[in-house]
Amino acid sequence: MDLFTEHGFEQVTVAEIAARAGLTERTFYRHFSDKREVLFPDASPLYTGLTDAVAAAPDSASPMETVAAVLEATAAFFIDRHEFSRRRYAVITANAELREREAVKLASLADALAAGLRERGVAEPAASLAAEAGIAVFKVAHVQWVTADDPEDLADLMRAALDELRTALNP
Amino acid sequence: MDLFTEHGFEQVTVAEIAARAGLTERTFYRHFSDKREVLFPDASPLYTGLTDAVAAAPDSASPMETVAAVLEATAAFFIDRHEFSRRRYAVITANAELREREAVKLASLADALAAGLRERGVAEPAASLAAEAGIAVFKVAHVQWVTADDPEDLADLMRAALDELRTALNP
DNA sequence: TCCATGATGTCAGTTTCTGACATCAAACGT
DNA sequence: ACGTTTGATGTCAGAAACTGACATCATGGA
Repeated sequence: MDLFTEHGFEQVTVAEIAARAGLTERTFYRHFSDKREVLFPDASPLYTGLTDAVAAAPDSASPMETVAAVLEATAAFFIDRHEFSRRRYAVITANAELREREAVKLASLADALAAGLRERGVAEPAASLAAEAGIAVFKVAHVQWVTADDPEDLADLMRAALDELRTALNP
Repeated sequence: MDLFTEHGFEQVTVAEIAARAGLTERTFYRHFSDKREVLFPDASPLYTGLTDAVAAAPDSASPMETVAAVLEATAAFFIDRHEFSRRRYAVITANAELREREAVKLASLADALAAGLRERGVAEPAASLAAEAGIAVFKVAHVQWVTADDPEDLADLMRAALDELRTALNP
């Protein structure tokens, strides 16, 4: 992260990253599938948290209520990482390859969410749409969270964004 | 496209693509910024179509009504390209790098849409949320369109998806 | 007819990423 | 305690993606 903040992502070679970590380039590739991936630390806790939250929602919950519950759980995941998220966001937005990677990560999060909803009996395309809407809310709130001078509560931002989306679609 | 359908995207080298086109590898890179880009032909008409549609919406139109109008215009853009879209979709979904590229393209479409809405006086985060919702609808409808055995009308699929999203958010 | 311009070719080099094999240390069974 | 197994790391060679610098060539205008 230090190397990237100082020189920018493209200017840093994998050999340099490895050297800074006291490792070999080859070893770097044993830990990360490619150079970009080093900025997307293991997301499996996020996925399991998401999947659990979908499953934990009461049977009576509508698709969007389920999504709202998932967003709450997701916000908790980020609570201790505000400073890290800020730096990471700065590096990522400054580089096209990284924005690409970020976009797929969010897309596969949406896929996982849609799969969870289908598991609950939500039919397509309702499941995908609810999931995409949820991720849209997440994206917007997350940007606000990392760019705001005064760090607000991520969960609050998500709730507000979800409300805003609701009224936009049914004025 | 022939090369990709037969051998898969990864197995085809840029040298092979260039040779098939009767060109040099270096010349390939003068036409496309990278190997993936060859599957994302010049999207500027799509962007200008989108921007025009946003601007053309009546002042009285709400953000989501504007988005709906944009989706109609976008559908028209794809009307003659069903077969091409099918092949392209098959190649892209089969490869991670290409799914990445597809994801950013859609994200930047969302950005353009949000910018257009802001131009109309829609505030943030409403503009981004409406734009993301619109792109979500597009994604879902587009998948249905290219995977359905019997090619339905893309505009119809989008309208249906938008309705579905509406009811999901306000049951 | 000459020349300016834009597109293409040639070539060398950097960087990312991968496969194959070697090495080393900690953990394990006896 | 000792040989072995296993997992992590190192070494090396090489393919493929990309880039910069310069040469060539065709086309159209002065």
